[in-house]
Amino acid sequence: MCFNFDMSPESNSSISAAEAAIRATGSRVTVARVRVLNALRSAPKPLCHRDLETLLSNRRRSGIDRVTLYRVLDWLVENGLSHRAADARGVSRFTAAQPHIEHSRHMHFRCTGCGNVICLDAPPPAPPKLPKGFHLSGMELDVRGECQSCHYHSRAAISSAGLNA
Amino acid sequence: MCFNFDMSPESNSSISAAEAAIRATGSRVTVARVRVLNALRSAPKPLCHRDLETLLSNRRRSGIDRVTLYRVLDWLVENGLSHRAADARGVSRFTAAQPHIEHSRHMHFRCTGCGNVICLDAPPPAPPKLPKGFHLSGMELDVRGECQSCHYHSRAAISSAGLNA
DNA sequence: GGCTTAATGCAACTAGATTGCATTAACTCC
DNA sequence: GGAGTTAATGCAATCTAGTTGCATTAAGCC
Repeated sequence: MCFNFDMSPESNSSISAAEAAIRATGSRVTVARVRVLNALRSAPKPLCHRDLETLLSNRRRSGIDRVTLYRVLDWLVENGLSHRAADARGVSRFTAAQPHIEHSRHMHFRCTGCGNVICLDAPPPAPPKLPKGFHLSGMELDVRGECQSCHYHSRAAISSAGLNA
Repeated sequence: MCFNFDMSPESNSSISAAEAAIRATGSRVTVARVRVLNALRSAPKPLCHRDLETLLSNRRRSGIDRVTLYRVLDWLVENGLSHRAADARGVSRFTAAQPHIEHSRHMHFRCTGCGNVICLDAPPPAPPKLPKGFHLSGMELDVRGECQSCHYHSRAAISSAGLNA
């Protein structure tokens, strides 16, 4: 289960920007790549595969095949157009690699109640010192807990259960 | 695929220590719980579900059911006898919550080559500042890359491929 | 417009993890 | 020590994320 959010339909301007970015890689510009990259660029938060599947099968448009979506996401990451981060449950979340929405430069908080992912105003921790000969390829910090609303509701549930007991 | 390591058979002294720890929770002391906790306490590194399944089905002893293992691990974590950490691939790794092997007090490095998990001599990063009303429940840092031996081998492979090309 | 082949869509599959339910075995009481 | 209660277990089925193989489609080139 991933989080949901309302999103305006893909706008033409960002579609063409996404198209240009894809064309710049030298690979083929396909409907699937453009739509996925556009969705990532329009999203206010990192999206998981499921989010994108739901998002892109919305409304009258025909959806993108699950496997194609996986492959497009892999391709975007490989070509530097997207970043991938896995949360503690191991689900990959993707963000567009745009300078103005640079999700890799700050941390994310995942609410265990509603599943929402919130951008934190803090840089990721410095990489630790590794033993000699070891090479760092990546680092992911998963910060989780309850957001304001979920914490409020779970506290309310606990106190009402306490009254009934 | 998880890493492998040789481990001596469960010793009687640690079995009874594990048993006491389980009894102290007030819940039932079962063979499965004792064996799993003992395996975690004897392990030099965090173990994944698969490691434990292999480990506990070894030799003449009858194995523990996959589902039971999942439930026992959940129970151990719930009761503070074990810690859970998921790597970037989403596989949960478990460690015994013992003062002398306190894996939650330092970070782990996961080799993407051989899958080994190595304890790093560094404390986990300080928790980030959260927005008002948010509550932190947990934090996991996944540090990955190549260990000395895998880095050596992958470099050797690259350079030999380069010579043949 | 035709050709080439990268990209797609479909079906099948794998691994980690979960759920439902009947059975087993810890623990309690006598 | 034996019977009763019910938590814990074992089994089958299921779910979710992700992958692989292969035939078909369509992007880009001539």
